[in-house]
Amino acid sequence: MERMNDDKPSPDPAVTDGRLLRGARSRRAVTRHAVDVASAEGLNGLSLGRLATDLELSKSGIQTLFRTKENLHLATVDAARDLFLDAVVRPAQSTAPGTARLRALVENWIAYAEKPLFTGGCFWSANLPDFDSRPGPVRDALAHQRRDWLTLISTELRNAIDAGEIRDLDTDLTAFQIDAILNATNIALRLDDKNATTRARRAIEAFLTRP
Amino acid sequence: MERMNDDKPSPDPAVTDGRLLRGARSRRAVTRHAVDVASAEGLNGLSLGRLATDLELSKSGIQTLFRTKENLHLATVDAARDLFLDAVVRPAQSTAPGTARLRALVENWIAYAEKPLFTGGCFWSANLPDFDSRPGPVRDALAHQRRDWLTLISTELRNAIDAGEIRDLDTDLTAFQIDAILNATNIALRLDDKNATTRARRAIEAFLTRP
DNA sequence: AAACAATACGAACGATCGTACGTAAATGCA
DNA sequence: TGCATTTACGTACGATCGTTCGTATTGTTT
Repeated sequence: MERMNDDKPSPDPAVTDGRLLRGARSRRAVTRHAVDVASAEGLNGLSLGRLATDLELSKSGIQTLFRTKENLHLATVDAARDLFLDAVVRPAQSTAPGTARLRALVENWIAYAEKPLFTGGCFWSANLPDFDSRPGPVRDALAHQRRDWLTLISTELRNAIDAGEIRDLDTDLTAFQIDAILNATNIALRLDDKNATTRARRAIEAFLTRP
Repeated sequence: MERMNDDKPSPDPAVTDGRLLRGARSRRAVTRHAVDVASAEGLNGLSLGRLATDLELSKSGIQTLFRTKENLHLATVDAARDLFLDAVVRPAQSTAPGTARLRALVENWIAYAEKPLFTGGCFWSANLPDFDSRPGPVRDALAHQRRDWLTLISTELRNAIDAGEIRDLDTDLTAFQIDAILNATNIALRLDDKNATTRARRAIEAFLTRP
């Protein structure tokens, strides 16, 4: 049986239009490299010319794709979030809620900062300190992503409490502390601190085991 | 009675030579402002021209004082440490070792990040993420200062343990956690998080009270 | 007194930045 | 088949960057 309103084929132009597809592909290639650069040298270390020479494109070609530098920043921030979700968050969603999922998140995060997914380590540890004093849409986007991350941890902590896996603690406060430990671990890793990961595991594990 | 070897009047030229005194004064004025700029926009946000217009000096005049940009960075890093020691560490040295001094350090630090002493908040929270992936003397200096700060906290924790004020905990691990909380609090303050300071106090106080 | 040292300025350099504009090629739509 | 849209490139503009050089001023030393 056909759909009732088949007068609405409405094929999404973003999926069918070859021009838009090509543009999206190009943008993805640029932002993927931009995330690497920004994780190491900050979003301000990005420049159209720098990206152009790195990717062997023309400076004005890149400018056509993003029009302005702030748009490039925002696109890079979005790309970082997507990659982070793929590498850290989504793989953990297959585990059980509560401490199991929290441990998966932490392990994925440590791997994400240690391997690292981005050449300069954690994208937010590198760029939030840069933009937290700089009002504008970039700061807003980074702050929003941070908020989402903290909420994610807080929610899993609540799941763990409800399941009786851990003691009844302040989920927001603990999420804040776990995030603080992870960020500090990222810096320690960048400074070649050998004990960084084991220290992070020990500190966080203290929250995930009953007293 | 006179000193044995009074053939060594050796007046320090840096104290008596008017030219060097003038230079030191000028350098201090520049670095004081440079710390403010760097705390808000990072050391890379510094530029000779920017500092010159801000302080109504000539660009080449500033360059005469520091010769190279890296020297300016290093001088700024040194100035930040001096101001931090005066504002946070030294006032706490008059309190008793152990938890009392730790609480004084934390309170001074919170005030330092909240008021703030530097317009952009904590200098190291802003610049360590920028330079941790960038080998060179600036990174080394920042890393060394971070190490000193962690050692300071760790030492006071040991004093508190020896005095029986707190339980026997891993001082390095706890110092790492306290520092992590403070850095995260600095970001939260920059993002206008109202609960930042009380949350920091609660989290840290958990380490300073017996279980 | 003359010789030297340190600070300060002005001018100029090559380089890179973000952006604007014109043009060409490819693609979709009428 | 025309016409609009999107991507891509080349060029050029004004601004700012770090650095070099020459010069004047002030202070110290001999």
